[in-house]
Amino acid sequence: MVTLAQVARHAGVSPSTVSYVLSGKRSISEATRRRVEHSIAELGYHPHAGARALASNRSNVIALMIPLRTDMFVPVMMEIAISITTTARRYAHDVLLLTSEEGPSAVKRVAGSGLADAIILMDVELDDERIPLLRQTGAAAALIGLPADPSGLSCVDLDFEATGAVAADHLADLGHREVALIGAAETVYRRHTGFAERTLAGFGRRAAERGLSFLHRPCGGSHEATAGTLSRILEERPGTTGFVVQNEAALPHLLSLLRQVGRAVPEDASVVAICPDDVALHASPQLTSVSIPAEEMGRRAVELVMAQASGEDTTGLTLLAPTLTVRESTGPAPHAG
Amino acid sequence: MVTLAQVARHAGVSPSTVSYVLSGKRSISEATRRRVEHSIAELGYHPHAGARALASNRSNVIALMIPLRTDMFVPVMMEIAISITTTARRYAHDVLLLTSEEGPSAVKRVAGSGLADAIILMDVELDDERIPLLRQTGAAAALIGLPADPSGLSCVDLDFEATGAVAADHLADLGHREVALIGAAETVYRRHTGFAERTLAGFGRRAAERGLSFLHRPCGGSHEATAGTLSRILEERPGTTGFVVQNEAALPHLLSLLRQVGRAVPEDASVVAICPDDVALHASPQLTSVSIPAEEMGRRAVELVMAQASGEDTTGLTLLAPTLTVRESTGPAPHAG
DNA sequence: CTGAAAGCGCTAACAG
DNA sequence: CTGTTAGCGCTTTCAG
Repeated sequence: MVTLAQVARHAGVSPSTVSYVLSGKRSISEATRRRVEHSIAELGYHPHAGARALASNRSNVIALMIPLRTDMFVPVMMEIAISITTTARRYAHDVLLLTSEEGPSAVKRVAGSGLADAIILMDVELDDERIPLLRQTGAAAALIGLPADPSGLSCVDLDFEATGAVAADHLADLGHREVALIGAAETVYRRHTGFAERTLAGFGRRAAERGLSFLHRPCGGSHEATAGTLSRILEERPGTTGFVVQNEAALPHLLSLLRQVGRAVPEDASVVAICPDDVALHASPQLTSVSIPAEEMGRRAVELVMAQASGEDTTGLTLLAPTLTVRESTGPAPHAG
Repeated sequence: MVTLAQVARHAGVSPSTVSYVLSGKRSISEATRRRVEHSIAELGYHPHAGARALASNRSNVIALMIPLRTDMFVPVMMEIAISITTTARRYAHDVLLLTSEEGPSAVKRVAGSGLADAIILMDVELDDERIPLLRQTGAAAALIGLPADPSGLSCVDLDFEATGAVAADHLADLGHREVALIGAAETVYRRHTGFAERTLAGFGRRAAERGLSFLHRPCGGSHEATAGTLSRILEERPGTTGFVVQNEAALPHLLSLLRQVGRAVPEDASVVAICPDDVALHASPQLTSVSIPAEEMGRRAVELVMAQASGEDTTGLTLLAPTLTVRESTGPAPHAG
């Protein structure tokens, strides 16, 4: 193992000088810096992470807690995790992966052992067990998702109200007058509160502003549930031509059901999905959708904890603006027959 | 921060005694141990990871390098990563997540900085850039997947030869006489060598042993490519009733194409997929498949590096036995018309 | 069975 | 602009 002391000897300077060349915490003459950097390269020196953490009281590690239960769409989780890792590297940090299998106590372990300087929680639940521990340890932290009580916490999430509004706008712009929001399953409403309700609120308000008449129906993920939901909507409002769907599982069923009942997409009915781009692209027809900005969520979370490290107060919600991508599943409203 | 010294004072023993209670490296009287453990609990002590790493020269961390390019099926990658993390915890280790974005030099950085005691590489390529560095640093390591030259390395992978054989056996048992292997795309054959060829070898040998006549065709993932492949197979061998498919992307297309040409699955044609269970379960009909044993791959990889840590030589291939799950896509061969 | 004490490699005052 | 040095908290000889 090459040590800093060896580098110092090789370069003919003191250990502290090498340390300062590395950290940039004081000015070094050009000549000295070059000599040191040369020695570092020649010896293949890498600072010992543990020693550094011990002396500086900072580990340069961010802990990332992912849920075991994998009901968030897995590729999205993965994309967030990758985004967090690559962003962390830009701040010279590494990422420690924790699963919730260890339980909420992992928060205490990581905070208490100096393993990580900050914690990012993914897939935060309404009433997340980890949050009290987080508050108690006072660790730097960012949450992806919104808990019931986000006071004093730094949270990142998609702006679901704006998402609902954007979807309503798109359908209104295309001339649709009667629209329906096919929502998440009941179970999702219970656990993950907030996101479904927020979408509905934004959708409802904008639909009203644009003079649309609209319906909202929660929906299970199975074929049967989707069929039931759709037929009830069409019975109640046969003139419905625009659908907003916030339910990945129901999406393929809905598409085949619409075809089955003779409503071609997008000629007779338009569908706006709220889902990851993957899903939208793999459906047929490809879906006009508001995507989940996974990359940005991960990046923002890292930026939040890094800002905290430099003393900033980042408390509050970071709500990301939705972007709607027009694909093949939406088109002008059919002329009233 | 609670330190070991504070625990020692609180318990009325020396620091070394506390250390030995923690490590179990020498015998401690029952009374002392109890006092120390009580103090630890009461003070909420957690050993400082960096200090421990510095003093012991072991970080208790395993580095996991995942590919950025995400052509392995993402949920499988995720499942492996989770399996690695939970298994690591059983050995009191944590997992550091590295993406290949940093490049192969991440191997050097991690090995050189004492950040991790061992490295697990996922989605290893035939001629992986990281492998020379791994050999050079001599770090403890395990690979998931097989490189071209695995000599001196510890590798874990599904036994694809046995996989091919199992698939052939299943079709033979059901009375099929003419079968076809629809393989991966050409590009996959190039990069990921080994796995496709190994499947083919196993399939071909067993098919021959069982007296089946068989065909092998690589296949792109698009609808068009799949259609072309299928029609050429049926032209050349109209009597083909059994298909083995090692190509996730082609799977849905193949199923709808078979329906289209009037071959009902499983009445007229049987399909065995080689794919993650997810994919098999979401197809309709649900697919008889040989699954990718993600959980076991992750677990084995951790076990390999932990064994290396205790001085064992684990060099060699760990090939996991395939398991075939019968679902709805295979059935008895139709009687010859 | 238990203590005392010497570092592990680095950072950050404190000096100059 | 550079050097000296006292720890950071833990492990592990060496003594007893």
